[in-house]
Amino acid sequence: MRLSNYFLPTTKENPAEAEIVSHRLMLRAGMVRQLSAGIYSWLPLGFKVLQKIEAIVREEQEKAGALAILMPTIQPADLWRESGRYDDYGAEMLRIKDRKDREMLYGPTNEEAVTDIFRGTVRSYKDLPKNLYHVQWKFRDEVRPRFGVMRGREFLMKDNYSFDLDKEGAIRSYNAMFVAYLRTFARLGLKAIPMAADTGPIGGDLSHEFIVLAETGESEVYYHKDFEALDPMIDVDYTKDLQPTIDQWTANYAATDEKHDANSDIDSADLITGRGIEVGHIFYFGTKYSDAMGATVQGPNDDTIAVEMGSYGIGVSRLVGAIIEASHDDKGIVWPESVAPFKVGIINIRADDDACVEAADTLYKQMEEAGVEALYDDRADRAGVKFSTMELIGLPWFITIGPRGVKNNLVELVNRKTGEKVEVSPEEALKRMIG
RNA sequence: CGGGGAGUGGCGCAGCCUGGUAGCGCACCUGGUUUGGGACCAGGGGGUCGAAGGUUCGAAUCCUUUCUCCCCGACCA
Repeated sequence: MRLSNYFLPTTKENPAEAEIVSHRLMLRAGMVRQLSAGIYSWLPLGFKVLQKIEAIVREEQEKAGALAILMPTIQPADLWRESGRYDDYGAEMLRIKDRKDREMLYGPTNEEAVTDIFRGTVRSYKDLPKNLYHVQWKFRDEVRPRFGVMRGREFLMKDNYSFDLDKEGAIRSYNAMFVAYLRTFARLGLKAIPMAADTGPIGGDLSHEFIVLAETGESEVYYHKDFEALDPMIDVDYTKDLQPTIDQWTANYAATDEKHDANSDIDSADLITGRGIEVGHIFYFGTKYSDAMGATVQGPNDDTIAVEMGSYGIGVSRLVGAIIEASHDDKGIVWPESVAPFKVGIINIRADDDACVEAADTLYKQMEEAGVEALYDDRADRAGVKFSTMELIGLPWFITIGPRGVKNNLVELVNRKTGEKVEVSPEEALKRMIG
């Protein structure tokens, strides 16, 4: 993409309303624009990152056996009356009426909707287990939206729902999602620690939240140092029993500040105190909804069995902020390669120099042909402006092309994260970006 | 929901106390000079000062009402 054709409204100054670093950087890098409290438009750069995160989340869901569907954002109130949550959910649920005065709502989550799909379609225990996921916009009318997309009112969430015949099956489904989440966050370049959690309004008796470690995180967390040694990028076979892996990941102490037990028997030498952001939450809640809503299957002995359910959520839009919180420096964002909006930036330092323009144009064209996502700063601005822009938007690599190097067929390849610079030929730079 | 703060060109702010019809920096447009870390000079465009009502000869400024946004706390992907 040529920057002259792109839409990248960056700013030099910090917007007054943005307090935390990810919010500031997202606004400054032209990723999002606020429309109302907790409601954001996604501009090209931000949307690209959002889609990359979503793609990784989807890939890991599919690997774990979840099937993609898409449920509506608007749901009828009556459905929520069946589960009893229409009254329980409170003011956080956005309630609306249609033209016929029917009570509707903008979905804050989808247990009811998915249970309705299930009960209307699945009759036999032979069709179990099933695990359905979607990535959909949610609305929760938070009392106090803040931190940009980290706590928006409208937000993009991957949520899925498992249906099993019995508790053993449900726990297998739960474990699969547990591992899928570890892998997902690892692929996003994050260190996420699963912590035993309250089940809250969703209900149930087995639940973990996944907390991403970030110095600027919202809540204080306490965890055993052995978590640092565990590799979340588990080479998993979902047909096998995952319980040993789960046991390994839940053996050590980990708690958020509200659940932290200062008197726990963990050796203080092993306890690490850090800060974190909740990016995922998984629940097993048994037959709470299947009982209330009549989601049953016929069992092998002609009996009617309420299905065992679990639900699993990842805050996709929140992850954009969380990744920035976990990965930035004083110059701007430092994207992990897996979610970077472009892999490499190409800076032509002298847009008025024919040799530089030709070298930059050629390299850019070769990148495009090789399928390397490159953002080519072909603007007429001075070098400093271009460096600052690249550093702000945080592409993993950038290549500078200027008159000094062009004479000797050299370009400068810079690693955003380490700051390491090497002078190489354009061919070598291209090769490294492909590799 | 309790407590605090703020609304003035796209962004950051001053002006308000002490009413006289809006200013600065950045950004933007035109021309020129520049060009390896956010250039310089000259010229220019853009704001009914959140909204409504009131006081006054006159309101960004004073009064009333209202809306919105932000921050801290209790709750949530």
